[in-house]
Amino acid sequence: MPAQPQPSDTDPLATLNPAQREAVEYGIGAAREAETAPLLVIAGAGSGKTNTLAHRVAHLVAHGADPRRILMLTFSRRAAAEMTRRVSRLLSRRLGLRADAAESCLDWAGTFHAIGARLLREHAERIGLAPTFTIHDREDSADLLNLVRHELGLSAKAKRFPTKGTCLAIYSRAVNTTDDLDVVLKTAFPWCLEWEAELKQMFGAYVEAKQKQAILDYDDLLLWWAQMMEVPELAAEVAARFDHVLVDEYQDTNRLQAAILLALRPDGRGLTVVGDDAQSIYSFRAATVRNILDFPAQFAQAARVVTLDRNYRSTRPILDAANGVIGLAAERFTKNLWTERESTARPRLVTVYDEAEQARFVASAVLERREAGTPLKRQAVLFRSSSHSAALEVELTRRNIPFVKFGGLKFLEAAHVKDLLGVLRWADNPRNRLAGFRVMQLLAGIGPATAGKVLDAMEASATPWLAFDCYEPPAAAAGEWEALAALMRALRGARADAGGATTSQASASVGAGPAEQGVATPAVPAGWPAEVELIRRWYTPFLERRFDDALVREADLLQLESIAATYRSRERFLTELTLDPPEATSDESGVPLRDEDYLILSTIHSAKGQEWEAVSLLNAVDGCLPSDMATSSAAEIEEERRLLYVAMTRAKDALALVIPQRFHVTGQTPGGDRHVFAARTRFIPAALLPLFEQASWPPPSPLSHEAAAMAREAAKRPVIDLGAKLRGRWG
DNA sequence: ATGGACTACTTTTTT
DNA sequence: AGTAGTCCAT
Repeated sequence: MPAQPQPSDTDPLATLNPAQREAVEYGIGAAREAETAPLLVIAGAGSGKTNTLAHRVAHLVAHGADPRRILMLTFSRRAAAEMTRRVSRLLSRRLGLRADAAESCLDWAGTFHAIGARLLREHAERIGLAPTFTIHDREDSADLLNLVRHELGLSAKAKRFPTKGTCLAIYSRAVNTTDDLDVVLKTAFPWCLEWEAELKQMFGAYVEAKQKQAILDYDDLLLWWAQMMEVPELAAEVAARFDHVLVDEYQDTNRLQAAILLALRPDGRGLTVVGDDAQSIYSFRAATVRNILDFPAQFAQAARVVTLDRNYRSTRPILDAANGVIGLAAERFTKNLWTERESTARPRLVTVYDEAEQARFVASAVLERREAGTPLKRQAVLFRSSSHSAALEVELTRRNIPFVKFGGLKFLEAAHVKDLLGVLRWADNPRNRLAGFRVMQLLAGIGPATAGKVLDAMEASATPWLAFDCYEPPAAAAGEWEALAALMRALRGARADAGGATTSQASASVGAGPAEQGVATPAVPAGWPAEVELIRRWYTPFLERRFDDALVREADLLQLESIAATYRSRERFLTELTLDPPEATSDESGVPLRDEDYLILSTIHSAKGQEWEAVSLLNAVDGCLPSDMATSSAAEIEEERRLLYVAMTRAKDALALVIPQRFHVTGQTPGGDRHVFAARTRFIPAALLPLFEQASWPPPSPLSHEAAAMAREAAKRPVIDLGAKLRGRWG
């Protein structure tokens, strides 16, 4: 790796302001070798944070650091990709490397979870972990937890037990805060306190089950990593792999992650963290602002703190409004941002009648702006919760406006996709009970009891697949069972415990589906990625049986197949897919969208770190923002306030907050769906209104003026209570 | 033991 | 709208 900084009349850091330059150069180069304390960069929204971090990495490399020994940890996959892209661009510019070469030597850039998974795989044998461990996503984890619960007999209770999702949330929080269960229950799940003993027992069994089946869930990736770092010998080994550690979005890390970092760089040397306490929005995932606040004092040499408070993104009126909102926060540590981008356009507060109008308004505004020269891609629509965009999605589809949605339900969480992956995972790891359980129950005549029995037999055997083959299925399931058995033989052919079947023509005998194939065919491994097609063909009849919309789902499976083909092996596919799934629901990996223009829809959480020329925020209404599920404690409300701040600071030139007056709530309350009248979010009280331009949509026209007058007249007349009359009939 | 019909209840945000 | 539970016919 050439390490000469280019002799330049063009200073590579010329574009940076003094604070950014300070953050980039700190501790680098002969003149600054004495600066060995860790570095904390407090970087406000739009202050060029990613750019600064990228420059710092490039600067390190330009001064001789080995890029393969630089660890870059980010919070989200998106941020990781963006960081890699920017650094490699800078590297290729400064060092004349080819961009793809630069990118490929930055191989330790990723999310905490992805890096953790990789380190754990590499050190697996040392810590008594099967290197082929499976990674469970949230749904898998919840399902396994549920399975464990039933096995413990915790289902039949007089009072209702928390749902699997809640149980997992409790468990996850306990792991990530490193708090005891009773503390977690008291602080975050008070309504589950009565189940403490049962939960404890269940979590114990869950942990045991995971270990037996060689399964790690998301939290385990951090937990095992942190545990590994507590063993001095292993910690030293891992720490010695890296010369520099840089962490982005530090305000969103939790205690476990902070512990990992400290163990990686105990004296803080070579450690850089970047964050902004005003943008901390992940405390529900046990992130704690304390991490960033306590960072400087954590080390023998107190960290150097550099603050970036010049905003390059937003116009002044947008920034003023955002500052106004965050200015009302109960507690704050960073200064207000400032900018030199003048404009006369204040952010808009647009009142519309209901959510349908909101959708129409946003669609029209988006199109208007495109006419005026802003492509769809540079515009975004943000919302608090994934479901808020439903009406808009319908409207956009109706008007043929292409969009990509981030956040919310993932492709991989759909039942049919899980079914197919279950087969693959089971073939890969016969001890994975959850996968086997799921797959076997697809067959008619096989329910939880039979599936459990088979799995028990497999577990007890040294050669699980042999035990599987020897199983006598109930008569009702015989035909489908044989097809499944043939499929599994074809899939596991290559594995050590398969008994070495090596003759020809595997696939043909399996594709026929349930109730057909009766003959055990000696199978050759189908190979990758052909085996995915094999599974899909086997699965199709079940798909038709299980779902009404089988056609749509079949398309998903075909897509999964083409995604699979982009991975080198089944193993890599399975291990990487959970941590790095296809991002959006209307999915980008399906290439056709790539070059097209499309609008971005995103949850606020997923929008973090991004920016667009024009941003619309849906449902800027109390009950949505703050979400009425997050108003039980002051801390939660404060986090919702920061969420609004994050949303507003995504906008460069134009910002509109939409307020539907009538708002539709689904389900939940007794009486089912209903409409409620909504009020402007409490985070924009009257005192802040001068910072916004208020409008309503559609703009009042003379005609609707008349209509409004009629409505007012109507409202004056007394209400005739027909309901009372009807009730009277029975009273 | 399975699977279908029926009822009661439910919390959002992401790796 | 989706999950978890019960009850019942097969």
